[in-house]
Amino acid sequence: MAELLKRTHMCGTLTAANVDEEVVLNGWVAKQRSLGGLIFADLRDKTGIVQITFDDTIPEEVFKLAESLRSEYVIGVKGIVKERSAKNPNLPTGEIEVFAKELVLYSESETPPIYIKDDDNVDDNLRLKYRYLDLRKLKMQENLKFRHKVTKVARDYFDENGFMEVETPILIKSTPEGARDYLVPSRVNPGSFYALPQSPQLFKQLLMVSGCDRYMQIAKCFRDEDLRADRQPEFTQIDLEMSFVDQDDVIAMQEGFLKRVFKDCLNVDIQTPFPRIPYDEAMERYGSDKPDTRFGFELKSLNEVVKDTEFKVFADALAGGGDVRGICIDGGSPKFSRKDIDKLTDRTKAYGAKGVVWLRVEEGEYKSSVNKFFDQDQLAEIAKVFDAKVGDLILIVADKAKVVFDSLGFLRRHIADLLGLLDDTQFNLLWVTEFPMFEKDDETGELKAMHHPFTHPKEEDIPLLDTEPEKVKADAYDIVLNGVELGGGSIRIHERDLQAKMFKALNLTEEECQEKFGFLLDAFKYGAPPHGGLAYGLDRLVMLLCGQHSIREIIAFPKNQNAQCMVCEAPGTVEDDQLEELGIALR
RNA sequence: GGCCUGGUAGUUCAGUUGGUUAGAAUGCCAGCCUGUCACGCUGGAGGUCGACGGUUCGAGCCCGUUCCAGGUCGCCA
Repeated sequence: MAELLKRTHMCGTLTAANVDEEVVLNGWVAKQRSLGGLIFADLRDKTGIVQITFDDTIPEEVFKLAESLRSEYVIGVKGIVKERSAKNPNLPTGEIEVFAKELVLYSESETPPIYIKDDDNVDDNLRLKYRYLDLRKLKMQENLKFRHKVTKVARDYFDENGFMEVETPILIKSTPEGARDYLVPSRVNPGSFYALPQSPQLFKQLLMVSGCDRYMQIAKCFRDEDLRADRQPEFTQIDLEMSFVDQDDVIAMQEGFLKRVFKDCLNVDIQTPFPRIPYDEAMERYGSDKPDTRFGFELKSLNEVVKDTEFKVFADALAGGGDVRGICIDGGSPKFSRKDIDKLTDRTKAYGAKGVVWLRVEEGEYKSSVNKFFDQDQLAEIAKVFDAKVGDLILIVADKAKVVFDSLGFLRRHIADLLGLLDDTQFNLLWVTEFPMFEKDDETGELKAMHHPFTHPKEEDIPLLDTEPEKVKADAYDIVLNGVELGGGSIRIHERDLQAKMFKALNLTEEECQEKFGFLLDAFKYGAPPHGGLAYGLDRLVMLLCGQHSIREIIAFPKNQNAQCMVCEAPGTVEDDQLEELGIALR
């Protein structure tokens, strides 16, 4: 093996203060530029790039070796730091360069299949296959460093506040609720399966029963569902639980944490307390339970204004118990052609909308797609709901409530994006509170828990559990940043009689409850403290702080859209012997 | 499972109405070059146009099937 030159400095850290020092650097050749009698090589490590210079004052064999350098060769260099005659203001180390005296080639590199350059634009699968090359990019190194910083701040902050990190098991019991489980066969117990946890929920509640008082964990979680830009089958939560607290205590603790993260990681001061918006209000105003409040375009109800209309689409929606709502795009009329609006309408079809009615406020006139059904006075009334002025564009959807909210919620954000109103450097944090306890299953029509069945109902709504459960609100809260759900949590039920009521409302028999959650219910027999907590999607948090638009950018080895690891090619087939041992037969 | 977008050189892309030997940039290789930093100059190599089938005198282009990738809806208590 070539002699190892013992490193004295990192490439990106050298400055004019190091001039005349002898340094030893190790790293990868980002670029070699030979001018004949003078050779430059950009040397890269995780801290950055510095220019190495080889001239004719060095031994011929060293110069020859420098001539042979190619991209991604791994080398060691000993040399003297000099102030540059030609400075490069685009490079952090551009004030200086290192005049090489010695050069060691540790390993050569084939021509890499992707460029190691921050602003490249390579096919995602290629990046994932050669992730170890992709991660050489300084931007990716920064992202990983940032992620490390966030988890370190989390551990420090929660440690300072009396939390203890406890590991919970990865091999647990499958429960059919919620997302699909990843299953792991048990060799020792043939025919039985473990599940990988979707979250440490039940175990962290057991820790509260254990008297642990305050728990935190950077926890890997697994869900076997389809992937998205912000969804991976294995992801990481910052998981938290506290005893003897109410909702305000949990929220205050988390606001302190987020304030600290923004300060320590981004040097951004965020104001606390964050706004709190009840779920119903979030839906009414933004058509979403994770509203992006960086821009306006709030939803308004037109039910009152159009209640006597003969326009069939509106009349049918209202007659069916649905809604007519709209948003007003300030100054949007000249920016969206008829064709643009058709395209937007098309996109809303994914959310179930059958159409979008538009209304343009023009000088002395209202133009709309429903001019046949509404006279100018009626259109003026609609415009008045939005305080619309000349140049504004109003978009209206009429359907059942869910479709209206989903469609307008999408349009609102999509149009803001098209208009360039989404500023990655602005951070609007808010709490969505007072979630409904239950939601109706579309297929069965049965009630199911919106959060999970251990969520505490709001104290004043408890009597409604027996009579009108669909009206019960929960002590549940989501933390939302710029339209992304960063995390969520709730106060949990610790009273056995209340838990029984909950299960009854969910139509679960005692046997079913015992089968599914018996160990938790048993634990609650022996003294459970009032408790509550929250879990953050760490990946999403880091993604937003880094200004990225996919969590793949901040996970070292993410899966592709088919949930495959392109690096190790998982999932893969296994030997027949392995299946035999597990007692598993494939169809 | 549905919808949208895409698949052409190592990489990123262009490719007109279906018509000669499929182009550009970059990367790669060779030579020249002492202040470059996206170095420059000269020359060169590099293609199963995702795959299969069809229409046609002729297909990168049209049709069908299929595979792959990304986004998205469903799904994600």
